[in-house]
Amino acid sequence: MPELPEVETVVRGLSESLIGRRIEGMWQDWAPTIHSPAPDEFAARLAGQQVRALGRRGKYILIALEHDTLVIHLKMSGRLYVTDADEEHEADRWVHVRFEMDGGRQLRFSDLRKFGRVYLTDDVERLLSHLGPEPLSDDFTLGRFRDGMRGRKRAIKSLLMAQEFIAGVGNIYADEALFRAGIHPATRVDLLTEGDTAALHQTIREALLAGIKHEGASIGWYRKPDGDKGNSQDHFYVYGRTNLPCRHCGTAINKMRVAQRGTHFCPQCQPERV
DNA sequence: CCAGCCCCCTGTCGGC
DNA sequence: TGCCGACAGGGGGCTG
Repeated sequence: MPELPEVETVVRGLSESLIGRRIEGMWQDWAPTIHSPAPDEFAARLAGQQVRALGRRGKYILIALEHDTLVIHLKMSGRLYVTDADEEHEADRWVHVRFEMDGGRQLRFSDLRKFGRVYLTDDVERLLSHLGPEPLSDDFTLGRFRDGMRGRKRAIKSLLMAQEFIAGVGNIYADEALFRAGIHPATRVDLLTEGDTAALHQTIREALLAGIKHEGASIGWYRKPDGDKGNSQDHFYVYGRTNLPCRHCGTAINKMRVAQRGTHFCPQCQPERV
């Protein structure tokens, strides 16, 4: 599921119900989900800490506690929601971690494919030091974007999805940003013009902001914490629109593989470069 | 440096 | 209808 817009939507949806709550304990039934520290230490350190704030870095959810930060990555199929302790939920079948809170409330982490991970750390900066700039912050300057591309020869789409280059862009919003900039996804980075680079720097942010505005894309399992679907998918130009007419020129959208990922583009609006 | 392939999992969908 | 492979929004790791 979740790229930056979906993660941002989850953070916004959880904030009100979590801030000020005290975590009393945790339960898990799939140890690999607990990345670090080991489950026993994780539970012991977590217990008693109050939630101070919620945030996001790239695709990571940050739940700031009194002494640590609870960090959650949803990977492909993770979902988070808050319920009463005895309340049933449609996604409970795949719940692998429950955080028990005061007031009889629970934060549940449901994850069908079990790729998601939780971390507890007192040094978030170090844990996430591998991430590139936040594309919606002032750190993401055109200069830094251009510098990161210098000397590279890989396909631009694969670079957009590299988290050490830009944090938060995944398969969907890479395709959408490239369409908006009129750049073929397989274009080698060293063939991009100054104009391409400037356009892409802009359209990455536009595509992500559109995703946030529409509260994320519900294609498969993704739901907002309140259980509702996001609507971002209804506004895609290319992702998931194979053989449908391009919204700009009417040409059928094509699908190909770039960096082992399904990649959607308009052959007319995003011509191949040589 | 990078393409290509493997892995981690479970569910769904299309073709035969 | 049933089976089987391909594929799915992520990311880590290995080889050549």
